[in-house]
Amino acid sequence: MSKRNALVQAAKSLLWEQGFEAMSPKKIMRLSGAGQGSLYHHFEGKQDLALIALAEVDAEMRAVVDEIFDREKDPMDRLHDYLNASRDELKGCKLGRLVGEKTVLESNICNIISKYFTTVCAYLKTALEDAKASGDLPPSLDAVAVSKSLQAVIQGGFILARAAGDPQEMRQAQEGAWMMIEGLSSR
Amino acid sequence: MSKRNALVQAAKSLLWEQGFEAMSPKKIMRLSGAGQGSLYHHFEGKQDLALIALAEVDAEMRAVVDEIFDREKDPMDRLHDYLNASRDELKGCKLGRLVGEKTVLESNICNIISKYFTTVCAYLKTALEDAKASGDLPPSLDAVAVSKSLQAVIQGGFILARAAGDPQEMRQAQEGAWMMIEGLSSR
DNA sequence: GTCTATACGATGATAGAC
DNA sequence: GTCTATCATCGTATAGAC
Repeated sequence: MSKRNALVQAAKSLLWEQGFEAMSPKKIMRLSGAGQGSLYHHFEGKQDLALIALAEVDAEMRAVVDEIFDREKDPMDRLHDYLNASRDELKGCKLGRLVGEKTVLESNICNIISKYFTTVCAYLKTALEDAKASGDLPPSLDAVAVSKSLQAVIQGGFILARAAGDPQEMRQAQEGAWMMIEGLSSR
Repeated sequence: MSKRNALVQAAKSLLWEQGFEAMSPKKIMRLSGAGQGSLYHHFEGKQDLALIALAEVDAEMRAVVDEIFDREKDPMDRLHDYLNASRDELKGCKLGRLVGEKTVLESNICNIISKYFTTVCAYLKTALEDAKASGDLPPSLDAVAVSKSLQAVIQGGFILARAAGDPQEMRQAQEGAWMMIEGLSSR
């Protein structure tokens, strides 16, 4: 593996485990096995490296939701699969985790995150609308508002789980959301 | 105002605006108008000050939820008032915001946060159970799971709002959650 | 491309004068 | 109680050798 790639992989790992501000050049070097020379040869600096690492993370996460929200699938299955997808409860969302940091909000990193959120929300909205069209959910349901709620349940579930140090918190939040959706089902 | 109190107020503000790690002694001193001597005379260090500041924050937030979940109120009103409480969407929850930081999770600060979360969840669960008892919500509803979901919607709503830089994101998430609860209503 | 050496400000804290 | 040195360490980056 090239040093450049080793640096990117180390950055991905550290961004997830510790966040952007805590991802120091020193840690990146230790984890990647590369020296400072390599870091600043291949990248303009810490933020440049983070952007490239997060672009990879973004692509990986998009691949997952593309499959979950496959339009061939039953809309209720899409919603169920999103809510029940396996997640690393105590580590948090690889992207959402970062918006707590001031420096992230002020940088381009924030764009990657908000675009990803927008994509997932659109998928949820479509699934909800398809469910309404097929009679699985009541026509009165506001697909936009509910799509935001469902996405918020997942992001918030990570916070509850981390605060309690207990993955179960996320699972209960997921289940509760699914129960509400199912309860609304007009089937 | 005593220097000691000025330090605590400055810490409360910085913890909310910037988080624990970004709250440096230098910033605390500038904002409070106190010197380094005062800081280390009144407190053992940065973490000690943070704990005392957050104990105050905790008390203030508890006063708010104690009122929202007043058992004299109609259970559905309690749920509605919690979901629609006014919030500083872009700044985040004064406590929940902090669990993204590694140092916070490893410190006693985390206890304050998780205890607060537990309290709110218990209030939500009671409101849901009271609503079931009065026939406002179906008996089959899992009060524990749904209570986690509702709390997660709020915590996640902050994340969506911050990522988008738009308070509206939180409001939509709140509305969506309330619509789901209302939709389940057996009234 | 990769490394080591060096720089400079910020962080978090201590010492000691007033 | 409050202040101003002073300190060791870390974070972030540049320079220049190999």
